[in-house]
Amino acid sequence: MTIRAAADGSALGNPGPAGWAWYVDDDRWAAGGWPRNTNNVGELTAVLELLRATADEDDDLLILCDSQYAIKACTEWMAGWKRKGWRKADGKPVMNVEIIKELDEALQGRRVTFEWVRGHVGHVMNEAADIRARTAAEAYQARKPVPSGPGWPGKPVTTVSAEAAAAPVEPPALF
Amino acid sequence: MTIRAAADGSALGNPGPAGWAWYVDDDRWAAGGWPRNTNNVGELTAVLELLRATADEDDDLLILCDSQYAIKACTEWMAGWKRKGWRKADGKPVMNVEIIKELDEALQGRRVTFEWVRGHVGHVMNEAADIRARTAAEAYQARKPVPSGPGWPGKPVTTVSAEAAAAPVEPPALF
RNA sequence: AGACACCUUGUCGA
DNA sequence: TCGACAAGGTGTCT
Repeated sequence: MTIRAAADGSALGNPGPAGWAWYVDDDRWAAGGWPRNTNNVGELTAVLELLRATADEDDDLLILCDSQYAIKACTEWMAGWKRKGWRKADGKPVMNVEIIKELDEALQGRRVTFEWVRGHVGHVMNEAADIRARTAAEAYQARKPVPSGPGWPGKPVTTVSAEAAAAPVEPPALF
Repeated sequence: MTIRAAADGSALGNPGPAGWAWYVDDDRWAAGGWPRNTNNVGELTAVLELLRATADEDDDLLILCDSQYAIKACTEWMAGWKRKGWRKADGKPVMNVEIIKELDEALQGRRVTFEWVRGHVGHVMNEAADIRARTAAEAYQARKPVPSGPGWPGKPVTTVSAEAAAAPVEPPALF
């Protein structure tokens, strides 16, 4: 079997309140975010969290993603960056290098395929991830609890989301 | 009086459909291009066409330009290239040497100053030249008539632009 | 190795 | 319509 999952990020104002999400089905998804971050960190983190959530599975993993930046970072550019000391073509340092190194590690030994899906064309799974990432960003913007999702069966939710979920919930207004 | 003018070039895809433009004010500007050329030929040609358009004027000429290549070709490198038989520092032939020789000739006896302006910072005259050069390149890409501009008062428009303007215009579809 | 310019692609938004 | 976040490349010179 192949696990088919969508990953997406969101950043209101970019940079601004930001979110990430991965989605397999309504029973298997996760989301999180930050008070302020970039769209691309959201995109990378969505992929990274998906890889970690499925790290114990034996199945192949197909990642649907609308960010060529995230896809090519993992599939095309990573090798060259490592070889050249995490420098890009113009000699300047690669951005978001910490997350990218974690992605490199998380990809080791995995059978992962990326499929680019164009954004905003009504792709069902991409939209499911998109709305959850945006909802997370909006929750951070409003300083409200973040719907972090069920996660993967038998796996604890991620650190970031767990912290957010553990945050005290605003009590309902009495009357 | 000093004539203050901006010169700029554009090349879609570089090399690709390309344009040049110079701009003094909305009543004095010109543009042209080619189906395929380089960004640097566009930059050089913009300066050359400006020099030719203003060749009969007695005023000083201040050329605003964002290309250090074009500026230094005219002000720093030209003398050494001539002396060494149009060879670069590495001994190889200077590129675009025909245009550069025409620039050398057009600069003889002129009081010309170049001022470098950084691109994309909202400099008004640079942007006016930039948009006209890009519009010319886009016209060549779309095989549509090129807006060649009014030119300099009393001066015929340049050869390239005149040819483009003389090209048969697509007649409106008669339904 | 450096500089300037020209772009190409995708996303995130206002 | 506009900008930010990210990457890739070519055109040219010193």
